[in-house]
Amino acid sequence: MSFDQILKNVSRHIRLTPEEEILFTSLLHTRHIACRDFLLRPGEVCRWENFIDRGCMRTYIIDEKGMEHIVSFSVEGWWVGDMYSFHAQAPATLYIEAMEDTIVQQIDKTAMERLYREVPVFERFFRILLQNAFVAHQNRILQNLSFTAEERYRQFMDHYPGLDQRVPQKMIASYLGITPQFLSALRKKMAGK
Amino acid sequence: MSFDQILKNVSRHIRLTPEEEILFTSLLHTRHIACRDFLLRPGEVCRWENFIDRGCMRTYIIDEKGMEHIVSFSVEGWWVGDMYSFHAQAPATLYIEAMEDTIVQQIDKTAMERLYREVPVFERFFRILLQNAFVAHQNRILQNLSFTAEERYRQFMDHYPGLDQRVPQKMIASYLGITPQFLSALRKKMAGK
DNA sequence: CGTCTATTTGAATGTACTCAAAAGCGGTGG
DNA sequence: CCACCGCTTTTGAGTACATTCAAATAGACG
Repeated sequence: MSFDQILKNVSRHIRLTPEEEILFTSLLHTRHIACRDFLLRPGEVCRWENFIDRGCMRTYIIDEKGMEHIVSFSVEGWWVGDMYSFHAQAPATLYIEAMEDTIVQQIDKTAMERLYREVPVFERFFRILLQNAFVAHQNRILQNLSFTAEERYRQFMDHYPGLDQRVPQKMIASYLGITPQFLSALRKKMAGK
Repeated sequence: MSFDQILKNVSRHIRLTPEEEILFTSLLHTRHIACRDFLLRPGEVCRWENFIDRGCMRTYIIDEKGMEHIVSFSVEGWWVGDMYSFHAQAPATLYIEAMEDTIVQQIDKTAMERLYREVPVFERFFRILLQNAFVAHQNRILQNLSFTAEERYRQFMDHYPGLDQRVPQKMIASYLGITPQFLSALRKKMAGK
């Protein structure tokens, strides 16, 4: 298993010595998740933070009316998990499901704590991840408030380049908060330009 | 100036010794902000995390079409700031404005770093704040995707009890992502039940 | 090839917006 | 103290955006 991707990801924010890299990678656990299998389901405790080395996942809830709502997609080079459940070790509310055969590198809470103790700069790394995720969510709220479905669809295409070729349209619709029928109509209209 | 409120807030997540409390409060700076004055404007660097002791603020952006969009309201007992700008010491994108005469307790980045060094458990405290804010944002995204304006209005009333009496309706509309006219119509309809 | 699910299409409906104008309300100056 | 100004809220008509329901078509997979 190669750690190139994850080490490159970490090095975007912090600098590690070779020894620290070795410690870090020794704490990781590589896992394959087949398409349509779950990394997490509501009620379970999220025991890992997960770095996606290859593949693609979606994070969603099912509301009381039985409707799915996709919070986010995650592709190669992104971290995914249920932040709240992981840190509080409380039951998750989210589904996290592979949409392709996916390889993740996982770190559990115990390993995370050891990492913080031995390589404190990782506190900074994960805080930056959290901040970025927070800001991304904030932007998404503002987008949903400001823009029509068509504008949001264009932004989705920018934000997740190529992803529209990898995931079913109805999931993109769910992410955008519109019906699959309406997305289909939008695409038809947009194509005609 | 009384530190009761802020100490009570901190004690919800971490436990401090009397000496630690003294250090913490000595790092705080109390500030009055008159109604309609700004705590932060886009382009400025957010130099403080702010705990609201009394009053009420709103955090918003103005989009390229000149429309205001309220990201959040903050009342007594809440922390407010521009997370990204504060941690990266980069220009803010948000307006933070007092909607009443407001008293905040501020801590700047230098003081924060000293606090982390001398009372490391504060790392945990602010991480929990950030996580909670993240989860709150996530829920708001899902609400905007799942619910009609009427349902979102009810949830606003639950989430910010009494705030509808303190802020103009048009700001509530901005928070909900609807026009003031439509909120007015909604209220009329809901009153008739 | 058949089955299951995803996507498209269309008509009818509902939700929310725009534009315009009237009514309400708070503050300020004469 | 009242009149006026500016801003918020309400009201209504017409329109645009997005949904629902139903059915046809197209793709994916065993």
